Amino acid sequence: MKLPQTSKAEQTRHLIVERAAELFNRKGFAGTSYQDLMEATGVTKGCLYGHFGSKDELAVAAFEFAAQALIDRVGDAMAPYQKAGEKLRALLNFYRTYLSNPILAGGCPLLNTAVEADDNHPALHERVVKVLDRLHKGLRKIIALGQEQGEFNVMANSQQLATFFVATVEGGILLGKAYNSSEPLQTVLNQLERWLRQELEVR
Amino acid sequence: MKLPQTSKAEQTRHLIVERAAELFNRKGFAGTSYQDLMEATGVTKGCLYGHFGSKDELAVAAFEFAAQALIDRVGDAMAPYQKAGEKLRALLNFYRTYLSNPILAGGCPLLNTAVEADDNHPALHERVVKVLDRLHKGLRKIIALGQEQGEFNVMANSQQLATFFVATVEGGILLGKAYNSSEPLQTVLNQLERWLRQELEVR
DNA sequence: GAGCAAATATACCAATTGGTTTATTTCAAA
DNA sequence: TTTGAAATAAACCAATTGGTATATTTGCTC
Repeated sequence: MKLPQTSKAEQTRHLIVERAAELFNRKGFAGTSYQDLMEATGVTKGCLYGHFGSKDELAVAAFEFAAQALIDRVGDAMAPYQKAGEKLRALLNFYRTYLSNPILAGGCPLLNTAVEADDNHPALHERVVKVLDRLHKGLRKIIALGQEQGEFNVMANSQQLATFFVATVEGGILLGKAYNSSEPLQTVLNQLERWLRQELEVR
Repeated sequence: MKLPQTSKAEQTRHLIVERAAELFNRKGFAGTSYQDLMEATGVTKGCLYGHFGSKDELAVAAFEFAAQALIDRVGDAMAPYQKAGEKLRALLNFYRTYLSNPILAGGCPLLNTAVEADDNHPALHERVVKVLDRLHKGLRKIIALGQEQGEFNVMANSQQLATFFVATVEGGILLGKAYNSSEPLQTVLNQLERWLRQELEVR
């Protein structure tokens, strides 16, 4: 089985992953059937199994795609800025448009997958934790950077602030999704911003 | 069909709801089969359908049971206290033991059900919103009470603080579940408490 | 552009799904 | 204690599930 590095088959595979990511994100792992996947991709079951050995395998690939998309977009949002405070503000602003401009239909893949995976799907769960870690670590590093550069209060606990950030944002997304409104998320982000400002402010 | 108000059949129905609530909470709606339900309840399919006309109907009853259990326990936690500040602290403490002393196996039914329901299950989604509203309203009322009694800063926005509270707590629960540790939730609750203290403090 | 492997489609499978029908048991009122 | 209805169990159903085996088509390499 030679691997033609970038052609028809690869395109098909990519299309499958893309569409599957959206389906799994909307309907969940258990709620998505191969029938759904065939309809969404326009490809037959044989083709799906040709690319991925099982539903689990496909779900993992789909989640990793979604997670990478999230990470990329977060990165893009912060890239233009140098100072830690600016990066943090850019991140908050990224999430301000999260619901109206979603990365993937069905809400936050991290939130959705975490909820379904942690009791049922070890492979997915492991990936979710990895992505959460990556997000958390990224935040910690930005805060640490700000502290090193004298922009942030060195007394602030970057570890705890990063945890609070992630929890707050995911909770806000949950409420936004539940109420089908961007308002709760805005409310949450505004308060989070004030909290960060106060905790990170050099006194 | 006469309704014997409190006997064998009622007991069976209650058992079914109880066990179903746990199952749905752990495995989700789509992930729970009648086979699972039969095994968990020790009751046959005919009996399950005798009490609930469909899986949807059973899932709604199960969620309402879980939600009521949550509301009851939150109420119990705050009941001993009179002052708003004490009630709020009791609520925070209730959530501090949430993961080690869960209301239902599988995490927070509000979080779990919200995530699965909002794209797929209108009946459940509607109930989730109702419970979120109830929680939110309860918080608002406590804050308003504290303000009326001169305990809290009257400038604080009870609506927004309540939203922040719910989002933060649910996000903390999510992280706790993902990391299989109570630490993230503690970290989140500590910061939430400080935020509330500061916002509600009479200046 | 021929040929063949890789990719995709088709057809099939047993198991399980949510749900129904029918039989049997149980319970509670008389 | 009898009895009839309510509750539960058992047997059954078509449809769908995840997955496989096989046929067909496609597209890359020479």
